[in-house]
Amino acid sequence: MTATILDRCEAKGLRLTAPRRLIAEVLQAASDHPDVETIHARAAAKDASISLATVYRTMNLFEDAGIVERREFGDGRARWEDAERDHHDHLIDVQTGEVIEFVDPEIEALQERIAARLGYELKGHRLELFAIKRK
Amino acid sequence: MTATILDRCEAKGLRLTAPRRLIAEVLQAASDHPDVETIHARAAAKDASISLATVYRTMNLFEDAGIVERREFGDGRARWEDAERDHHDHLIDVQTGEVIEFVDPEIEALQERIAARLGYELKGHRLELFAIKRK
DNA sequence: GTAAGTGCAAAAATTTTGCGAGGAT
DNA sequence: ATCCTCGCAAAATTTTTGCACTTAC
Repeated sequence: MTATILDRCEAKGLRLTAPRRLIAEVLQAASDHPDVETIHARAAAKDASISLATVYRTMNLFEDAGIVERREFGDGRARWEDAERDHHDHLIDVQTGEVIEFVDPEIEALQERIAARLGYELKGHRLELFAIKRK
Repeated sequence: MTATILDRCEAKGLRLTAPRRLIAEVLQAASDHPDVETIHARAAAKDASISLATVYRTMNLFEDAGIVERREFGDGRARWEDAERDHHDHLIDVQTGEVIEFVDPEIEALQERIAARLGYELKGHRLELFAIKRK
C-alpha cells in the first residue's frame, strides 16, 4: 500500500545511483531514528566505498523531496525517519518513560486550520504529549 | 508574579557574575527565540568584553537549572527561551526560519481528550507546526 | 554525450574545553 | 583564601563544499 522509499525516489524523478539505492534500503529497513553516522555505518556494511558526504547529500535530497523527515532530539545531530511512516505523534508517560504512538485525524485537521488562520500552508508537524497514567 | 530570570538564578544559588547578569537581562528582554550568536551580540552591545564561550557555558548552566529551554528548529543551531513564560506553541516558517508563537484553546482541549482516550492525564505538550507562507 | 552524482579532503559552522588570570562569596 | 568563572584560543563535532572522476539517462 505505502510506496517504498525507492518507489518514491523514482516517482520524484531522482537518479537511482548505487549509493542512493543503498541508503534507501537502509532507511526502509530502519525502525528507529538513525543519525547520519549510523546510516553511513549500516550502508557501509554492504558497500564500504560509500562516503559520509554522499549520505549527507542524499539525506538533504530526500528531505527536499519529502521522502524523509529530519528530527532534532537536542543532542546536536540530525536524525531521520521515513516521512510516510511518520504519520504518528507521541505520548510520553513521564513516570515510566513509555512512548505510545497515536494518530488523530481531528488534530491533523485542526492543525491545518490553525496554520491557515496564521496565513501558512502546513508542511509537517511534531506533537509530543507528556502525561501520566490515570488511576 | 513570575520570578525574573535573575531571581531564579539567585534562588538556584548560582553565582551572580557580571556576564550572567547581562545574559539574564538579555533573555528577560527577549520576545523571540535567540540563538547563542544573537544572545552574544545583544550582550556585547552593552559590554563588548563578554565572550561567546561564556554565553555557551551560561546557556548550558541555565538549562540545567531549568531556567531556560533549548529549542531545535532544524537549522542546526540551538535557540533559547525563558522556561517560565506562558505556554505557547510554535509555527516555524521552513523557508525563512521565522518562528511564530500561537495559543489555541481548541487544540489544548483536543489534546486533553486524546490523552484521556489513551488512559492518560495530560501534564504538558510540545507542538511545532512546520509551514510555508501562503501566496 | 551530457548533465548530474560520487569520493576525497578541505572548509565551514556550531559547540566544547584547557588554561592561566581574575572575581564572588 | 578558596573555589568558581572568565576570556582566549585551540579542539571537537557536525555538516557543507570544491574538485576531478564516474555514472545514469
